[in-house]
Amino acid sequence: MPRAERERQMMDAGVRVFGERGYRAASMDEIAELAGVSKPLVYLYLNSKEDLFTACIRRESAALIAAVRAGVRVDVPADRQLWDGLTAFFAHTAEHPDGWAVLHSQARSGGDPFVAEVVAMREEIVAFVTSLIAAAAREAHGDPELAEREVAGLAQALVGAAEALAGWANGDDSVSAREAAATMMNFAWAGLGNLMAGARWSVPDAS
Amino acid sequence: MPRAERERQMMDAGVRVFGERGYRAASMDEIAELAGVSKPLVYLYLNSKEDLFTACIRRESAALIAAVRAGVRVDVPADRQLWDGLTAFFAHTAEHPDGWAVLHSQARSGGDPFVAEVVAMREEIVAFVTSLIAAAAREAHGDPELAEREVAGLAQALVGAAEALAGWANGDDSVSAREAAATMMNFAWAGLGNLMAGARWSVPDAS
Amino acid sequence: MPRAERERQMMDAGVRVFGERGYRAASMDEIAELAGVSKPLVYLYLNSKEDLFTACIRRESAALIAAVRAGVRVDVPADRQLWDGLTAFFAHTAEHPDGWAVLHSQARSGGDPFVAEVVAMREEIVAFVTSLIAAAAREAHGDPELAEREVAGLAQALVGAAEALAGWANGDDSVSAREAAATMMNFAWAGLGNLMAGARWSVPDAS
Amino acid sequence: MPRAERERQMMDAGVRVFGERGYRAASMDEIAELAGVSKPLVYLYLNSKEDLFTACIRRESAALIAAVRAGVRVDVPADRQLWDGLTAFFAHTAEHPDGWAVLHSQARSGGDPFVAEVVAMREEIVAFVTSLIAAAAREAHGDPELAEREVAGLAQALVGAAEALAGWANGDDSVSAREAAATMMNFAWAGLGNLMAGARWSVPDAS
DNA sequence: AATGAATGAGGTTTCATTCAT
DNA sequence: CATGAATGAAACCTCATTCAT
Repeated sequence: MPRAERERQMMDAGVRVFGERGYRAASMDEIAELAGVSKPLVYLYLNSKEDLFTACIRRESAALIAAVRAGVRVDVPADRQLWDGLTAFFAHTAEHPDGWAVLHSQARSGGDPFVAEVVAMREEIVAFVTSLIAAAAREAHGDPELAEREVAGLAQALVGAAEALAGWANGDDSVSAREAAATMMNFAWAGLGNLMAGARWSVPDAS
Repeated sequence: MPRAERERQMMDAGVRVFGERGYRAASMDEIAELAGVSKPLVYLYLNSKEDLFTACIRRESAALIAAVRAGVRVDVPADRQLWDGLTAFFAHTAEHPDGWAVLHSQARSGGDPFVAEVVAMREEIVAFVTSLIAAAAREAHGDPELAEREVAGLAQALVGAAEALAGWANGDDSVSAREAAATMMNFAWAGLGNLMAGARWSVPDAS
Repeated sequence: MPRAERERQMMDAGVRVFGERGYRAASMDEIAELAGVSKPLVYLYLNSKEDLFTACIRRESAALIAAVRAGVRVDVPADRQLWDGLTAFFAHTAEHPDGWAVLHSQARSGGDPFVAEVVAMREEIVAFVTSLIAAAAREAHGDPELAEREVAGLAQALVGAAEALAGWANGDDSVSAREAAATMMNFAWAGLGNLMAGARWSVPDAS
Repeated sequence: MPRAERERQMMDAGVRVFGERGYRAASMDEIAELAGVSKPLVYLYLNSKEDLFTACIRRESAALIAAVRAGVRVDVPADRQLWDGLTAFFAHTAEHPDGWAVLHSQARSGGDPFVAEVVAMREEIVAFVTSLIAAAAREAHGDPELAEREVAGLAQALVGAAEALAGWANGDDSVSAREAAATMMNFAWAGLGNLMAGARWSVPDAS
């Protein structure tokens, strides 16, 4: 069996076990057994537990981003792009729950080197969303009305909302990717539109 | 030294170490040392690593919810309640980063018994947000326009967005609690308002 | 509460816990709790786990020997003395199963100092049985026919048989002390009588 | 070194240390060191302290029973069979004092799972002795005169006497296996013979 | 007379990792 | 290419024992 194939099997097993147990609680024994190979082979190909986990994070990150990219066409309006991206995102996380668990829960609690990996991926998505918001603003007014810092916060919030909905939809499998995406668009897009139009919410009097 | 105070010290140390390292990577040795006591005393008072972690989760959950409740008055409009709750939330998480790390990152990746604890707390917050959205809808039209399931998704999204902004604001401490709350309100409230008014976003044509 | 009474309670608890769990597996915590006192008091009165166990062994040894002695009258024939002693022995072990467990199982596996204690007690019983056999031999022929070494072996065997029957009778409580004693007498006395009469079993031809 | 041989070494060490110290007082460190391997290897091959002890008990039980069986021929009179079995038994226990300590002292005080193991072995021996007594009764009268319950008690007593003599002979190594077996036969066989002939010992008058 | 508070030492077990073949 | 054999290090946890009050 060629090396690439073996490596894929090992990483499949890694994603599965890391996703279920977390980085520390996962054991190389279990991963090797699930991959159907001996432990020394795992070390020969993937070097160490840390490297294996990093490789898993990178592979799943790349797969998620590729899925979102593949779902989005650049020649359509910004809201359509966001809709397509969200749909692809929810569909992918639903189809790869272990990969999503690795990225969303496990990598984040695994300590420095892993957090950095996943932060990098998240920033790529945030940047994509940021560009969509900016594009939408341009489409609406020809000129960005929103301060850069404000857009950054909005993009973080939007991505966070999507992550939460992914967990919610995965936990209750009667929620489809389209339904989750629709909730997101209804939740976010109108607010964004108002913002772009210059409307701001302001603290009402408490008394 | 009386037992209650010692227990508090131990849990302080537990929150700190669990928050930084995660459940599995944290060692009882380090926690005991940080608390300034011997390991057997930790076991005598708190029983086991699992019980200690659970106790930490519960204490931090209760503190967070108490802080939010304390920030909200019930005799003000729904949007003001949401604003106050968000401000209190962001202020509390900024002041207790380890506690927030325990609740947000570590408890979620620690496996069944801990996930259940944190899910219970999150549901309490989601229920609060849900009630606010429903109240706002009543205030706006005297009649809830939104389906229950739709509200549930919106509340999940809103809470997720707030969680993401808490992490973002904590990472970059130039973002104040008020600023984060303002971002949330601008992001979420207008969208909710539109929804309540019956406006829906619909998939535009892709071509 | 007077000290003697407290000590008795502690030793009662000790016999119970040591009998059930063994010396190593017994914990001073459990003993103190069962005795209804605090641990430091146990140490104040009985010094150490080793001393406590030794005290338990001694008390139970003394009680067993006293019970056997109390059952035997010296002015009756040797077989009657043996019968009375056996009856008293089986009755006492049945009424004090924890004490018997301490003497028979636990003290023997606890290592040097405890083995010595129980060996001393056993030798007292063996000596009593030996004297009975010798007396019976004198009664029968006016002159001991049996070599001292031979008598020693017989006494060991008889005591071992009685110990085994005590365990057997205790495990199955439909066997009374009298029945066990009768079994012993039927098993042992006739053989002893034959021996005293000079009859010896000799190896038959195997072919 | 092949696994089977390593396992044998570990169990040799286990029998030695368990026999000397008892189950609880024995430490896996000492066993591993005596076996000349590291502790993790012991756990890899034998799973746990409990499993190791169980394995030792089973191996020594099997060895003892095999030794007795090998010493007995089935085509000879019952008393000859008993003599041969006793001789084999005393010879084996004298040659394997640690194994005998494990079976006789340590397994019995180790708590439920171990007691069950050794009780099973003892019952096999008791059954063998029981069958011999029954065979002897048939040889003597063509018809068993003894009640089943009575035979059971006699077999227990006989085995207990043999166990006691094994300890006695081991402690004083001038007593050979043949001598111990002769004592047993003289002690037991005549009594059994009388019983089969219908003679019973009855309580004499005490006055 | 009695105890709540505290610990040093040592136990079993697991795991990432390497070597010789 | 692949593995059976092996381990150093460290984790969780328990226990007999003491001290200050």
